[in-house]
Amino acid sequence: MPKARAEAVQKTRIQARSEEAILDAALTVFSTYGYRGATVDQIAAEAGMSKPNLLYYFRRKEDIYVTLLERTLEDWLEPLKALDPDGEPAEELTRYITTKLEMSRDNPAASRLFANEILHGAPMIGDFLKGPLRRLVDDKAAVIRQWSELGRITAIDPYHLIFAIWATTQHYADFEVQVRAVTGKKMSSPPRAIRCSPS
Amino acid sequence: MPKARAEAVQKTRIQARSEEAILDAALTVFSTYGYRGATVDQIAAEAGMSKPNLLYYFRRKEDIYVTLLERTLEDWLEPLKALDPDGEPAEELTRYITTKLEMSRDNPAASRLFANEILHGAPMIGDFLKGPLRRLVDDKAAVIRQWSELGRITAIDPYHLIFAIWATTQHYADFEVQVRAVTGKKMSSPPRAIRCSPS
DNA sequence: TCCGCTCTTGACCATTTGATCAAGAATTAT
DNA sequence: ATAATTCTTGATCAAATGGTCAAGAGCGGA
Repeated sequence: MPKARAEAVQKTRIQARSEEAILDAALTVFSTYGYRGATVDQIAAEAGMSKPNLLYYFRRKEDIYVTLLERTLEDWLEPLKALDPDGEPAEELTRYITTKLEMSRDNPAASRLFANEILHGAPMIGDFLKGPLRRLVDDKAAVIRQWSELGRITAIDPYHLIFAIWATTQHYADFEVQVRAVTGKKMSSPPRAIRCSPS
Repeated sequence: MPKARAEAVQKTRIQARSEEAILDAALTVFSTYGYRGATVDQIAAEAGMSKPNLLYYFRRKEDIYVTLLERTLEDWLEPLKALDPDGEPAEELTRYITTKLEMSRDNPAASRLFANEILHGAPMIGDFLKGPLRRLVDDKAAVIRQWSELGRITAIDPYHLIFAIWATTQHYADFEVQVRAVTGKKMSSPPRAIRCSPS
């Protein structure tokens, strides 16, 4: 057993490479089949190693999953964090929406990974949702409400606005097969951001 | 083995009751744990019968799942079918959005069942998406485009409008735990429909 | 070079789980 | 009533799957 994991000492080149390969493979497999549907064998095969070898780096299937989620959670919140209270509302919201849409387009697997986790009741990241995520959303909702009260944007419930943005942007990643089936092809042009006209 | 299944003869009272109980239980279990995550034992327990007894009515786990999906698919499309080309656009769209929202609120389990199926690539209802669903959407998209061209509503891509409606309405069912975690409680008031101002 | 540590894997184990079967209980038709 | 049919379940099976182990291969520092 490598010291690295237990004592957080420096990692071997091989360790770094293997863990990366495993997490890459895990993202592909978990996002496609869900936590329960994915098998360790599948992930190992996708990562190009034997199952015992994979389990040498991550003792349990759950460890891979949790590590994967944690690794991506922070990135996922970055765009919302960047919403600037002192910026121009329309500009800020447009940038947020655009960034989210690009992330869904460029990394649909990550989007589906989260979608699946939440759809199943967020058994692993429930605390994260109720803690850090909630605080962040409360914070940014206050910003949007402020904008509303100052008449800089249409009066709108900030939480529902955020939900609407999440829903629409992630839809193209999470329900890609449906979008593809209905349109007959992969969406080339992302939808224009929903425009909020002054009330 | 009952003749009913093979020969589509009239069903026994017991058959009807049992199948109903199974499908009810299956909706609960499948929508919570997904197809792979749900076990036949769980469904049988939830339906109040033994596993072999359940398998007497549905030979395979997959049969329960498919039957369940088929049973709900039609209902799910009803609101979109009702979109009337000759009606008042704002009224028609509002009614459609409201109905979808109510369905998500009243039957979140069904919403999650579909979400899970599609998230995982629609292995069972792929043909339905590419066939009946696509035709219906094409049809109604044409209606919306017509409204656009006549200047009765803002110029907007009909497909993306439909996707936006699907995404936002289902969001409250599919991602309920997230909504709950962020707002700290169950949403009491559904969001107001997105208003499209004339361009 | 040589020794210790890391890495890798075939074989194996225990549990879960979808599915079967035979035998008995309940129901229905005559 | 009684025979035929339908319904129900305990016991059981085979496959899949998460996880272990021991033994060997590979690598790096002295």
